[in-house]
Amino acid sequence: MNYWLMKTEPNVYSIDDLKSEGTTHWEGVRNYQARNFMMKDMKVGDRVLFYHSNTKPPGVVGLATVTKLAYPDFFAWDPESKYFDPKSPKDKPRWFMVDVSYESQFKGTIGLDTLKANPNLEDMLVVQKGSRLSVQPVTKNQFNEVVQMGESLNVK
DNA sequence: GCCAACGTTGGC
DNA sequence: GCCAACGTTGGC
Repeated sequence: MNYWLMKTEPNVYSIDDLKSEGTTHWEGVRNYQARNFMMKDMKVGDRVLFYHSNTKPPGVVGLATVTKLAYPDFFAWDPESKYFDPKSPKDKPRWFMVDVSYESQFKGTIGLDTLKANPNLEDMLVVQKGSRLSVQPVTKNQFNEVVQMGESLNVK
């Protein structure tokens, strides 16, 4: 099983949206590195740290699970969609997405500053300077560490 | 809203 | 294939 961190802007799609919806397509990834992680390494059952970016404070807000293997991102075929990309035709799709399902929500946000302050997470991609990948791998240890931090939030 | 960091595009 | 110009991400 693999572990991931997936970024989303909460004003576009938040953990609350996922909570009420249950499962969503993870559409709109338009970065090859992120796409390749989804296509090559993501498996059903993989665990996901759900991360809110471009908000105050940015950070991990809950957990999710991968529930469908990568398949073509059909939003790229819809001229009305903001994810429309004519370079990703139906017969030769360039962009892919997975399905992600709600697992749990923390009582608060584990802020990026809190992640950075934890020496156990110093190698985590998201705390590195200039890390813009919207889909990134995390190690099992990093994942468990963040889950623990989330649980300690719940106790407070 | 700014801007640094990073990715992509396209002319040559 | 280089690299300047441009676009995007995302913390601050």
